[in-house]
Amino acid sequence: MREYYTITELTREFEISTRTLRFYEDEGLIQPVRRGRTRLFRPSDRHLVKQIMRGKRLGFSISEIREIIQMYREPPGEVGQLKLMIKRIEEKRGDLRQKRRDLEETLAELDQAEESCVERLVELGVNT
Amino acid sequence: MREYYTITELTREFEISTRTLRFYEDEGLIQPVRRGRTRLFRPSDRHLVKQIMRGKRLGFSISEIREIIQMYREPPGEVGQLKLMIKRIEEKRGDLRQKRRDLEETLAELDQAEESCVERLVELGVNT
DNA sequence: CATGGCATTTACGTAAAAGTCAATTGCGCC
DNA sequence: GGCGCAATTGACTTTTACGTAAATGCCATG
Repeated sequence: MREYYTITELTREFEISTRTLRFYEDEGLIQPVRRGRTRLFRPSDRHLVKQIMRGKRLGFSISEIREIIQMYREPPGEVGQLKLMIKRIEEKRGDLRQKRRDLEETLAELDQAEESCVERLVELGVNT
Repeated sequence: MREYYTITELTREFEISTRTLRFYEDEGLIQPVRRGRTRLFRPSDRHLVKQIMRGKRLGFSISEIREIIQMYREPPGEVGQLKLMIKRIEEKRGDLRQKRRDLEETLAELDQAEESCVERLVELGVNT
């Protein structure tokens, strides 16, 4: 496991710009350490970026991603906070389960669409 | 099955604004018929809206949704077009499978996070 | 027939999530 | 110590997906 990654290493790995990484820092999603003014990304920062990209692909907004990231952190010490956290996690899971249903339905419809196309090709006498 | 739906019926059903439905029409996603100037939404239009909302929840942009919707339509008659269509469908399915992986990973991490919270509650002697 | 309630069009506004550009600044190296 | 390159900051711009306001049409109801 590497000690640190530079900003450009991460931009290459995740195919995003430096602007984007700095934007995520401004938004409080990541807090790379500094040597002088230069950002140094630890493995944990890199992992956060991975989680952010996942969230993006799933259509979550920055603030939703921020919420999710907070859920991955150490559980709070106070009972009320803990219960609230659990409630929030449950809500997000509800979100995700809805997305899963949407996903399966869409995949099923695309399967159907593809089959229609293939059938049509067969009708036209094309060797598949 | 109803003949027609009014715009407000659909806004209530899908919890979106009239502005949004008109916007989708401008974008060519739906083409409700007219009585005078008033839009009448057929069951097929309603189904399209349902598919649009699904796409939105999955984080697809309007133009991606437009592409997906075109895939649901009648397969084209020409062989080249058909093959192209099949290729595009395959690409979208790749997208969706990636999203599914992202989804499962996120769900797994949320499960973990919730368990940590529950454990913490037990440590604190709270009856769950 | 005027009032209320939807509906429509046109036009401008806006928030989120970056992209782009310019002007530095620091660092490794010869 | 000068060069070149990567990194930084800050300001401005852009795109997407609608929101909002203003002016007006259409029609049923009292």
